[in-house]
Amino acid sequence: MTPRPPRLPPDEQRDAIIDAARKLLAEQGHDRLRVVSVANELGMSHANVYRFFPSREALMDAIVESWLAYSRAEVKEIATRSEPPLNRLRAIVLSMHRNAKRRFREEPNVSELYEHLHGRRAESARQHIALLYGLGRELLREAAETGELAVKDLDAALRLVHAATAKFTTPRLIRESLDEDTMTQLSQVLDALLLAFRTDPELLERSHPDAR
Amino acid sequence: MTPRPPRLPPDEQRDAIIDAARKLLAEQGHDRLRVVSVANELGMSHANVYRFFPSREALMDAIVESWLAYSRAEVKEIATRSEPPLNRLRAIVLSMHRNAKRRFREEPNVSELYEHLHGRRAESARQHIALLYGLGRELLREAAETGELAVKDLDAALRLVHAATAKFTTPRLIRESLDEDTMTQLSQVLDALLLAFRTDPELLERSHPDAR
DNA sequence: TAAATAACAGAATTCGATTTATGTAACTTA
DNA sequence: TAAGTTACATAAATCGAATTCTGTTATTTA
Repeated sequence: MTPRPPRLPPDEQRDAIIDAARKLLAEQGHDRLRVVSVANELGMSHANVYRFFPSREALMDAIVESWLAYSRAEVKEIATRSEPPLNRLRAIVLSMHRNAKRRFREEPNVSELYEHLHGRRAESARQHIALLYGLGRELLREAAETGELAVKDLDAALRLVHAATAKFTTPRLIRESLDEDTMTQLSQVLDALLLAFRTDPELLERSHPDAR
Repeated sequence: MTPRPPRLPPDEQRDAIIDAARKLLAEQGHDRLRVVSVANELGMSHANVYRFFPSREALMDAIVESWLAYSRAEVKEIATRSEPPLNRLRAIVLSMHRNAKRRFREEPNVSELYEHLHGRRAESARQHIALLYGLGRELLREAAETGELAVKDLDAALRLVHAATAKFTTPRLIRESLDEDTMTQLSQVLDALLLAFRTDPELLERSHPDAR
């Protein structure tokens, strides 16, 4: 009998499972990741993993979730700086993109998992996007209060930022443009949008005839 | 023996093959499309199909190619209107998007094939995009000549339009937004970009520090 | 002699049998 | 009695054999 390792408190055990899963993920890719393998890695039965995660999908979601924490921290720091709100909004979008790109380079398998979950609208991805939207809404509100904006419909403005930056936030498109200078492109797209927000009060009023 | 149908001239036969393939494609999807089935449909041997198309891929490319002809015609018509060049540019991008969306609704299987070929950078898709780029370049040049533009680097401007409209030109993203009013969104994105092109001479001069 | 086919090799796909994995529930142990 | 395992049913992935398909070449037909 091998001596059993000391029992860990639940949270640490949960984290240990995530770490083991992350390690296997980095080696094998998400479609090769097996709950059984994660359990073996830790010397436990796979049934025990299910005491911490309701499903394999939930475990994968947790990996991505923990992995996005760093980006979230940076974004929140930017949000609280003492700069004009539109500058912070700009900095946040750029930061998200820079981090996404870095992750694609450094941890391609985790990035592919994120891409996969994003496509399936998993909780981690949904939450990640919701955070951005929330911060964006708040910053636009601040900007509107200080009179920086010519446009009135802040939700429409936010949707427009989202639409125009799809190339820089959609996992697959990020992956395809790793070699381009997308930071400059994104920066210029944001400049154009913010300029229009500041100077064209009619921008969001014109809706196109054949809407569909 | 069934009486053999009268022999067609080469071009018409080529078209007949494309039509038959298109019909099967609509029924079964591109991954189920078999060269043998197309030949059977026309009562010929599959080897004969290869007298007109060097490969299955080339046949699929030809389907998409013929299918894009309508959009191209409309775009070219817009390009020759007697309107300011930037208006025509705007109208062209909108027209492309409207047609793409309509096709996704009306012929989902052909659209999926286009999506597939687009991902593989096939000739039909490459050409389609090249056309847009060419027209865009020409229209920006005209606009620059009549002094409508504040920016100087026309290729950079074009790249920016391409980047900011990715959501409206990437097949998968179009498919995912069939229910949204993307015509209005696209229209507004273009307004913002063109406004910036017209009024901010520095827009394309600022490159972002960490380019990558 | 141009148009078409039959015949073929190698690639890709399908199919059914087998194995492996997921998720649950009953059971064991410290 | 909470932490963990064994045992199990169902779902999913894997594998090898058989089939079908692609693309080429030699042959036939009008």
